[in-house]
Amino acid sequence: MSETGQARGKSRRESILQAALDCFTEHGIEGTTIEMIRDKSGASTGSLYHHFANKEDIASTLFLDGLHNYSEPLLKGLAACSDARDGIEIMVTSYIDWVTENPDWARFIFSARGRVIRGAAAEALKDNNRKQFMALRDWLQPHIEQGVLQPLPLDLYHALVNGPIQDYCRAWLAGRVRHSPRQHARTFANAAWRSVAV
Amino acid sequence: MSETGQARGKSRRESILQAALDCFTEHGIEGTTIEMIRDKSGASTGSLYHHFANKEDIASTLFLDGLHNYSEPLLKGLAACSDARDGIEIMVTSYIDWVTENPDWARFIFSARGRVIRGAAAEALKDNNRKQFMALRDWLQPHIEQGVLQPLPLDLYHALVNGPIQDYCRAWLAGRVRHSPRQHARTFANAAWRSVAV
DNA sequence: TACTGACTAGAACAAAATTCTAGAATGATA
DNA sequence: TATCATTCTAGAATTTTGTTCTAGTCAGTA
Repeated sequence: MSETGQARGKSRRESILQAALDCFTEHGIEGTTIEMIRDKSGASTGSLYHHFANKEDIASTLFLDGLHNYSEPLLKGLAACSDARDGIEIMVTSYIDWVTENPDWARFIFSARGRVIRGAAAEALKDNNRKQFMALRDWLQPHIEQGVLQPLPLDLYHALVNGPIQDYCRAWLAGRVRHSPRQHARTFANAAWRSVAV
Repeated sequence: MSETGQARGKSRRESILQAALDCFTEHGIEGTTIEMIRDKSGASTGSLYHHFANKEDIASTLFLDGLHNYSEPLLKGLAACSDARDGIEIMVTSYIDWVTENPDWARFIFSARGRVIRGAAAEALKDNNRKQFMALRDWLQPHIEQGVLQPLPLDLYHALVNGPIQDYCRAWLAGRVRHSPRQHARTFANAAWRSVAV
């Protein structure tokens, strides 16, 4: 019996993903080799390529998992909220909470975003985007109709509310700013509100 | 005499950069091989490695060139402007102008950002950031002292003013939104102003 | 003309990614 | 418990990609 044979099936897959995430955050995606992931996870080359098609596949799996982990609590929080001002606040804080609680994931997401994604992962990504898009639209609609929020295109809402936090969080994760995004949560929420409220 | 020997010196270097930019925007940085760049530019492997240390070097050269092309007009415009509201407007429009006039470059910058940058390029990048940082600080200071703009940390200014445009432009370049950022320039400028004005 | 240094070509080499083959662990079935 | 199909693992073999090396060519110049 092999020594590492213990970690079979799902757990082996998980260990590969975890090792890959560690390597990616430390050396960047391009900077990590399959060998690094293999050695760090304790898997063999064959095992690795049994679970994933290639390095790209590992990266996009992680990317989608990360996005999903972020958007789930956001959508849940939004669905449970009927006040416009509170909703904007939830969008801001749930983003900031996720980044500050999962800095490794967030760092990875920022670095992986913008890469060309192909195949099944691209479809899954579109799906994820569409789901988030529709949830946001459904939540906004009544507030816009009631004249509480401005009738802007949806993408503009995303830009105005998420844009500033994204930019600041990216800088924070890169170590370029001193204060945690949490300390500015109120500022961001206020700015977002002033941008989109009637 | 060799057939491609015509393109020597500076022009050969330029042709390599142009070919690389084309390949990078089409296939992503990871997706393009040295071979692609070599063939597209008409250079030989040796020539390519004479002008650049490696693929990374080509990418960071393009990255820095792109950043420089963007920040130069911005800083110039800002320096020539004394009104607070106009300055915010310039920040917004000069970003949007650059993206819409240089979509290939912008696409590349977005995809290359977040990658690990090492060595001399990292220093040059820091330098560029520092220069932009200081210019922004010098421009803001008097307006803050006069009580026209809020006394926020500099990074927050960047996030509030640039964040939304960045997010929207990224979506536009990816073909995810219909309207050009230009059509929303006023909205972005207004939102930015409301975010940072006293 | 002969010399210099920047530049180029393409073969040789090294490193990394991916495939392949043989076999071990696991769980279902008789 | 024996056997069988399936999933999974190991590591060697192969392919692809990146980088270096060597022998030059070319343009300018003394």
